[in-house]
Amino acid sequence: MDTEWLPQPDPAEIEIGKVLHALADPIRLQIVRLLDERGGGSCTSLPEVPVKPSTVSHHLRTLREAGVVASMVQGNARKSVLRDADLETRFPGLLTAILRAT
Amino acid sequence: MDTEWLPQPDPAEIEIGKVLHALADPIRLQIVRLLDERGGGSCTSLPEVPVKPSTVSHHLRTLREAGVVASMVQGNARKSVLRDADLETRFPGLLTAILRAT
DNA sequence: AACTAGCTACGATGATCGTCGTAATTATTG
DNA sequence: CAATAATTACGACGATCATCGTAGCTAGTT
Repeated sequence: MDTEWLPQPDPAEIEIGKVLHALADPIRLQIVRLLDERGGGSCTSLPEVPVKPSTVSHHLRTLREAGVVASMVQGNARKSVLRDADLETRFPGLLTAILRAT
Repeated sequence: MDTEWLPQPDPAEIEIGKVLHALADPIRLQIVRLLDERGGGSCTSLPEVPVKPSTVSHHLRTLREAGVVASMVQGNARKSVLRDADLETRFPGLLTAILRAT
């Protein structure tokens, strides 16, 4: 199946500043909520996001480089998932508080 | 003493998006940490912040409009304090998680 | 091999924003 | 009243960034 992961920061190297910057954009926050609800997603599997797939790809990259999501490659399909466990370890309560907000 | 408060959003109207945007800037995050440590501050009482007082004023305004800080006027002196209680009510655990981060 | 689908890298553009200097305001002090 | 200190409003500039279109890549399919 040749599943590989795109490069991402180690849990200990996730920086609060980069995480906050990544979550500060409303589109990225919406993407994070959708990934949380559905357990993952990709550029073309989030049609309610009001930007083009190339822009979604850019946002997923930003989220991945910040340590918020992890992206796996399976053949020609990709899937991004929230790194909720890593974030909970690194910044306890942070992601929960944000996702719980109205 | 004629203490008055500058306009600020009600606790129920604080938006997570604006709070995250306000905290995403590294200078503003530093200001928030200093206000937390010292219980308050003003434009000229935060010399370790590497920007000019006029810029600190701008950041304090951004933080106040987002609902992160409250600013009081006493004569010619002003003092801004963290709205930690309001934030804890509105987004439980959020500020604590951020301030606890290394 | 050719073709299709999914995704991204790249370049460009327009908007937002962080920063600063200056001027103006306000209140306290001499 | 004059002077000083604290703070902000304003205008301007430079940088960052969100967005898009297109081209190119990879893997699976026919």
